[in-house]
Amino acid sequence: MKKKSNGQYLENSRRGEILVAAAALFRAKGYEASTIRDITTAVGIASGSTFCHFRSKREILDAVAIEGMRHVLAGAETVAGRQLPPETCLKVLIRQHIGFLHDPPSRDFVTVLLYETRALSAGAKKEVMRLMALYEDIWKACLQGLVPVSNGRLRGAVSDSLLHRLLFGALNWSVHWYSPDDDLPPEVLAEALAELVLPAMRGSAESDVIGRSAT
Amino acid sequence: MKKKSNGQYLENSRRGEILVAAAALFRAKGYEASTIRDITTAVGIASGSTFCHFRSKREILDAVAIEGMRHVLAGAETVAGRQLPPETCLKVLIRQHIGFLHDPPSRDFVTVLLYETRALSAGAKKEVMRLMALYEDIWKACLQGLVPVSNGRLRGAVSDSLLHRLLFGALNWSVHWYSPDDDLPPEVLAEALAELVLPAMRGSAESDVIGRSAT
DNA sequence: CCTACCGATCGGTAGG
DNA sequence: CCTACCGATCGGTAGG
Repeated sequence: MKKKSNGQYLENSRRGEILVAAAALFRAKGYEASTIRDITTAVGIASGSTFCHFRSKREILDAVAIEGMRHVLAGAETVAGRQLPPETCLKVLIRQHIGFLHDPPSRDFVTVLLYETRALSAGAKKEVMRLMALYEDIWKACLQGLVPVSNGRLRGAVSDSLLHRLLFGALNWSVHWYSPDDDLPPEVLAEALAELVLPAMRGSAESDVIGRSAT
Repeated sequence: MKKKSNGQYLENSRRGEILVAAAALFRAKGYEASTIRDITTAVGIASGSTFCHFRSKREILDAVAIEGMRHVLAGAETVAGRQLPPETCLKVLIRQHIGFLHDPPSRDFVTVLLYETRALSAGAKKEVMRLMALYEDIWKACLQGLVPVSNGRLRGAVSDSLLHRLLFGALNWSVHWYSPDDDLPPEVLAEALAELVLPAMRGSAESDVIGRSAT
């Protein structure tokens, strides 16, 4: 409950206010191009006051990314707990992911965590990757449910792992073009993406499995 | 001919050497985090010498992005000129795009142009967008050919414009996970992506068209 | 194309 | 949490 309503409980603390302002700036201008002074001006405090709450600028980025990823994972775990039929599950996960990417305040946190991973500290990167792997597991479980017989193999050529990556890319790229206000509604975008994927897995899995890298 | 062999003719001039080194650094560390001194150290000249060839750091980024986008467009125009049947055309475009993203030296230029658009000057951004629209036109022509009757509408719900965006995202996101050396071969990745898309458009277009934003 | 250098701005600190 | 400040580094320039 605390983790889900990200923006609200964050804004109750000064630390949270800084995170919210930083996430918005990092999303708009990028981490490197955003300065401590940008952030503190947005919050309304002196620049030096930042370091009562964070040891460095990087630590703010780390917190934004981890907080964002926790929010995403919590949402997906809720969906997984509902035990939906696979097709519905996929549509709901897609719809939810679009919301994470485009609805404030999560979009600031999620866009930053997706596009500023490079700048994270080693520790934070590891933690974000760990949470992201759990998120991916939920998607893969759902995708595997679409073709029950498939143990990791989907229609013809595409493994569930590869399919997840392609879907993830199609979704995450939408931050570069999609605007919920004057574009098609999120539900419709989600539906379109599901319609693209589902027909591809209704055939029988005849050929060899492609895309399962030896791990 | 001059434009196609990007890396080679670029490296014949000092200006070209700077562009190649800058593209590699911008890709690895990001534009903001890369310094003039990083670039000139890589080239082997003094930092001030940069400004014999470029008026500013931003102008280097502009040149990298425009050069990269010209290369991409030239490649796609060659494919379009071959008048391939639609399915083959799609597969070739996908395969070629993967090459742009992952084969040196174009990958440095292309990754930068995709992920540092924000930092471009207004003029360069406009030019890159213009070229990108031409690139998109080639894809859309190919996609429309897949369902000849479809005038802009594909299977069920997805417009060719939306489908292009989703495909583009699935491809471009691969820079975050794909490694041509120890992952599946590029041909196989291209094949998998084509197999994902093609089944979705073999059905008849029965329902309304979704994703055609009013322009 | 180099040497020598500058003004601005950055992340971060000391002391209260 | 603020004031006052610092050392480092940045993009860029002057003069040759």
